[in-house]
Amino acid sequence: MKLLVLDGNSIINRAYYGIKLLTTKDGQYTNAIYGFLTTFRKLLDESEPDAVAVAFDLKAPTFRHKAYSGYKANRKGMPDELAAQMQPLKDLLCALGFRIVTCEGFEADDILGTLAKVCTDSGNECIIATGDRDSLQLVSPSVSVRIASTKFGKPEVTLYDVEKIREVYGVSPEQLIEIKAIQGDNSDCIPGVPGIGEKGAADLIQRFGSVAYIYDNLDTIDVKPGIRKKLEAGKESALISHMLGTISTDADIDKNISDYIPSPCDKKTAASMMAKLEFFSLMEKWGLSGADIANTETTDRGANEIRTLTVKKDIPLLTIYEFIKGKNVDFLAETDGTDITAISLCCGDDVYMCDMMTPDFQDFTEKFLSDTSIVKRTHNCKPIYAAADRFGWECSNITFDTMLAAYLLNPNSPDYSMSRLVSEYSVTPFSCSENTDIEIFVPLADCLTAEINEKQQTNLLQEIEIPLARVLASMENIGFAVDKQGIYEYGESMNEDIERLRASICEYVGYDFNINSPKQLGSALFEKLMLPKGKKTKSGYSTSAEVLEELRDVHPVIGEILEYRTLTKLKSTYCDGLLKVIGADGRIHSNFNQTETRTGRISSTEPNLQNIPVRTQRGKEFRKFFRAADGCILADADYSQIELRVLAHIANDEHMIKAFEDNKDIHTSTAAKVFGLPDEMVTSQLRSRAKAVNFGIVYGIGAFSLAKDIGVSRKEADRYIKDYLKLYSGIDDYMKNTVEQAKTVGYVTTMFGRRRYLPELVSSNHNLRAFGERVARNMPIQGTAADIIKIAMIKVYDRLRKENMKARLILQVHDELIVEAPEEEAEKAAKLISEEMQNAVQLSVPLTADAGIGKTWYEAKA
DNA sequence: TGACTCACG
DNA sequence: ACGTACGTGAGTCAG
Repeated sequence: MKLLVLDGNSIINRAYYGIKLLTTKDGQYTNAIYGFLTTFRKLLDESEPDAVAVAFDLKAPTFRHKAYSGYKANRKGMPDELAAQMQPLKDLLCALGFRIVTCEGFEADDILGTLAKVCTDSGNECIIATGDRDSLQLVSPSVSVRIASTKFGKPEVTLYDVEKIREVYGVSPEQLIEIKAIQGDNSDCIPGVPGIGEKGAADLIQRFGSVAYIYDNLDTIDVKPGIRKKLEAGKESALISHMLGTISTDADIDKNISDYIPSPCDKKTAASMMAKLEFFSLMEKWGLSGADIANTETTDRGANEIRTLTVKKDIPLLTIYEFIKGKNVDFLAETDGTDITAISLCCGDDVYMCDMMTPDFQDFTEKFLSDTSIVKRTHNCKPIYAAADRFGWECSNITFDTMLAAYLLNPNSPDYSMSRLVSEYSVTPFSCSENTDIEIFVPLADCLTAEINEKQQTNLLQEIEIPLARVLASMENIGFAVDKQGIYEYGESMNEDIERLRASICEYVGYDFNINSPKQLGSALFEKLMLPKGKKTKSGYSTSAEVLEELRDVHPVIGEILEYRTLTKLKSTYCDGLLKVIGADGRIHSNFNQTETRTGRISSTEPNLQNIPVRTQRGKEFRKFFRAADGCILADADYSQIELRVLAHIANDEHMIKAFEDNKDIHTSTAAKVFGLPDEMVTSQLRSRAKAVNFGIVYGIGAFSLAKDIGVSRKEADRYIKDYLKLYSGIDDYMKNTVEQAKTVGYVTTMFGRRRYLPELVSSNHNLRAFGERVARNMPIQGTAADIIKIAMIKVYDRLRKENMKARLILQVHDELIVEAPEEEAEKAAKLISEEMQNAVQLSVPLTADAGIGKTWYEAKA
């Protein structure tokens, strides 16, 4: 038989420190459990044992710092974040069928030793898995040790057998005890012989074999006088160390190896636990799936509704269409990136599947999608809208989308694939005469529909997200026309300047190096040129613009580096980057992601059109290459101070509301209040400080950061904030209440019911908790603003169609909308978008949007 | 792959 | 005592 023995404490420790902190949406830490399971899986796959024992220490918690309890009120050295993962891991291991072994008065190490000895004595093979090298002494012809570690989140295992130890340490496994007895081990409080370290200890044992031999022959062996002296002085210590360093082999545990053969896995419990820990990808590796999850009380809202579906075949599509008219239909569409290539649908208990090869497929698809009498639910509606848009079909009455619904239920998830959702929500598939995705989609849609109702997000889903998907699909299809030649030439024109700067910078430094490498740049500036170093980063000196800006006057090379950075950034990200993604139609078709951000904003990728330069003149030039098609004009409108207006409304702060009602410049008004001056006495410096305070308020504020931002003392910044919150007491109350409520319910919401869960708020880590509090203050503001512009987008889209205009929305940049319109419609379109933006919602303050028109984005931006 | 830097709101 | 504003995406380097 082959027995695998794991040192549970050691492996979970390695896992914890090898993987960055992870939490579930409820705030349960999971990184160490995750790492343990991946390592364990790897060990099982590699060694295929017949029996498995997982050893853990059994130490009573020693409350060493009772006075400071609350923090580290547990075993020495084990952080709370790790301690919280011990019990869930043990529970899960039991559910998976493995035996956990502990023993009063013995550490996990000793259990390893005992089981290793049992195997040797009984002629069985033993594999020991641990993160500590201490156990290497147990290696023998029948016992091997696998040292497990976690690097970059991936498990690594190194095998040690007798030869490997001889190769690495030059001694036999048992002699490792002898080396340690002399060398000592700080982390295990083993003193060894003071004054003799790694090298000396190894040399002595390689030559003389054992501590006992050395002391028996101390007078005659060939060693330097200094060493002999140290050995004499450390004799007692060495003998004690020898004892301490020897792993026991007599722990009082079950010594019958066949008792460690794993029991069958309790699939229901194990799958439920893994789902709760959000280990969806791991479940597969352990042979579990969402379908294994027990129908427990929380998940059985459909327990009596488990239906049996039947796949109906060989029915003409137009017959199916007649049948499903006026009914509720759940469907999934496959696309090839452009067109719909297959559809499977479920109506009642009947399932129909069709693809491009089916007669009348295209005709059926159009009729099905555009029929307003069919109530549709699907997963990921944007590509469906996109395909319909390209064919010029209407796509109506999609009332539910499981992907968008899951995003609303929890925007923290990294992905919203069906398989993940099925696990996360513990959905059981319906039985079906054939295997299809529909049998799992229908109960998933039922489950999420109930969840969305319960959380009162139906309106948000049906009135905002689903209609928005259609708008985004249209924007992606249309794209933004660009001047390809112009971008290319602009890029070429930069090459000379970049090369000139590069040469000059290297000249200053004295040797050629890669300026793009922060590491090389850091050593050039701070080691070669010996400039005063500012901040440090994890791996060296910081060379960020912020740090370099401080050094601008210290050395002429700094200005050139900053300019070099700016230019290469523009060149590589914007010139080279954009040229790569221009479509055959001469337009850029960005991808607008609707389920990416935790606040409800949309994001833009391949390329990101939401970060085209604007803050510097040289960057801004880029916007001249974003242009309207021939015969068209761009209309652009952006909200003025939407976040502060939203804040004024949500916090219901009378002073801020008054300022916006009076159409005041908000930063001037804030400055006047905080500094106690009449409006006309506010200098531009005071205004800009007030502006920073306003920003800080929206972001969750800290005196230190504010001070850094506006260059005043921390104390002074603190004064500003205190004064501000005293004067704007509505905002002060709002900030306090929001955080308090978030701590109670675990999440924050926007005006329209969008949620964000904040597991950080219950973290034992001070910084993480403070972060959670800032997010609690910020998300309702940023998220409500995101909701509002989404509403405006839908209104603009609908109204352009209703008025039979040819103008089309082509881009959104968080508080800005861009429409491409035929020249004759331009003025009307500009007026229309700013109107719809202003009237998107009714707040207790007016919303204003400034519009402009122009041939290019540069000109159109008001 | 993660860290760093920097572009935007 | 501690570290320092919210939300994104892309290019580059280096292990």
